[in-house]
Amino acid sequence: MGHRRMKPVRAPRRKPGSRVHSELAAGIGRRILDGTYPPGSLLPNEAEWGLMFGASRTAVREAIRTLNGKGLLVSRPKIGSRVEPRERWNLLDRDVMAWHRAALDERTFLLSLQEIRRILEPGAAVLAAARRSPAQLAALERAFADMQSAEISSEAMVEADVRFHLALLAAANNELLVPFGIVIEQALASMFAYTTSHAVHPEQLLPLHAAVVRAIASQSPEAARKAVTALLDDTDETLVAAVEA
Amino acid sequence: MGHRRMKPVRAPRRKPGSRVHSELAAGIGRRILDGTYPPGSLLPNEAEWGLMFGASRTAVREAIRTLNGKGLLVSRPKIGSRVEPRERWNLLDRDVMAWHRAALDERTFLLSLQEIRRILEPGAAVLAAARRSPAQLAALERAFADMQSAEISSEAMVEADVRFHLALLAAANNELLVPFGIVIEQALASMFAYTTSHAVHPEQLLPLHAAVVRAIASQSPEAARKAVTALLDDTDETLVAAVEA
DNA sequence: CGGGTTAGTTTTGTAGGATAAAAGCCGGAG
DNA sequence: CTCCGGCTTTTATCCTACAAAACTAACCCG
Repeated sequence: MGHRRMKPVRAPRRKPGSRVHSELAAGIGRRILDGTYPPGSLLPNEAEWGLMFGASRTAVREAIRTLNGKGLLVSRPKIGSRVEPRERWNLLDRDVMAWHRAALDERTFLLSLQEIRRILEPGAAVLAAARRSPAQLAALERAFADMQSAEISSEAMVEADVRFHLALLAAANNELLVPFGIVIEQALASMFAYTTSHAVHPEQLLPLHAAVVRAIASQSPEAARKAVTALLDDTDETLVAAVEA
Repeated sequence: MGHRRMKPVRAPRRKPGSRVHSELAAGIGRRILDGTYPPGSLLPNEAEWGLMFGASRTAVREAIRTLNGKGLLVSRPKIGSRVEPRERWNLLDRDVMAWHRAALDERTFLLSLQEIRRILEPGAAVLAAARRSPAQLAALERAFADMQSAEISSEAMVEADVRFHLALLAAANNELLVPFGIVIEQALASMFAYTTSHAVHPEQLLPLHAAVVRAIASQSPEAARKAVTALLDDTDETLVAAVEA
């Protein structure tokens, strides 16, 4: 048969973040996250934003609607848009977290993140060992295999590593664990690009992951907990070294 | 003293959820969460939604912008709005979670939630015992005092209880733990309204909380972990009983 | 003089229309 | 058969107008 033509792949396809309302949402969002407009304060009105960004009121309104949905603002007629108290912000939202990190100390953030992993992942491993389905185990093994075949500290390695940890959380069969994990691993992925080349014991990465796979495969909760903890200890070392550098 | 007239208190002040675009966002959001429009499927276009809900295209667009920000959709010219794969949904978002729960089995959800607490809170207690500031301890004690003075299974009790657990997480001094906790406790609060009257050991509620306060006050990480675990064991009992009923 | 009501004003909310830009579709030229 | 250009659908942006909310202040009336 003829080699049916692949998709054109004229891949420029700039991401949907380049839209005017997205720019506005990001611009306003960042100003809130960095404290330019603190909680309780009143934002410029829609017309003023329009002038500032050279955009129409419609675009401004759509941006504000986005921020509204993320819990950063509430708007009321005649009052305007007021910044919500911090505890109502959806800090776990992808965009909000990105704006937050842009305005924040990187090291503190990463250490906080790793601390959460140390709490969450061993517990998830225990559940996963007890409850993983064969398909979930297969997904974990697949991620591990991809790590084995990827070059050290390549992008493919980071991707497979993230997928590995997500597969672990998914195997715990807890509906809420996966969303939590997505938040964490996504944030970690963006920083691995930074620290992946600084691994203290790069040769131990695969054996440590292999131990996790074995424990989950043999359905041994305690072994799984220990294997994941060892893995996190190693990541800790790398992180601490990277942060101090 | 003259009873100075209180604020007019014409308190109807219906929440901002009653706006047209919010109704639309909820209507469309629910249809996505309940599977009417599964991931990958194409939604009706903006004009059609407008007809369905009797709203203008402007309102529809603002609703879609909200859902866009929550990761449920992506929109492209000429294509329309396509439902994103589930792993991109912000399931930890207040609204998304509400729409989700409306379409979901309540029991599974609550058990998942409690399982997460069992993983997260003991770890947080350890950190809190080691790092809590005097002010954070004071906040914890205040919440506990409010629990003591509240009537059993009253609304005030639930509120103080939630505040207690959030104070505990805040005392861990981890930036990310608080957002996680807010998600969890908020969801729990809405269900406590259901189960608060079914407490198996209502008389143990205060002593169990008191033990946590003591451990955090004396900065004993292991004692804190044990106290929180005991507290969660008790909640488990109540939950299991409520679910089976 | 006091108190409540009403008119006015500002800002968001909703509506509706007009263009622009994206991207798939199809037909025609070579 | 391939590539290119025009057609078409749908979102993206802009604009204008009016409605509704909520604060301000003036005003009426006892």
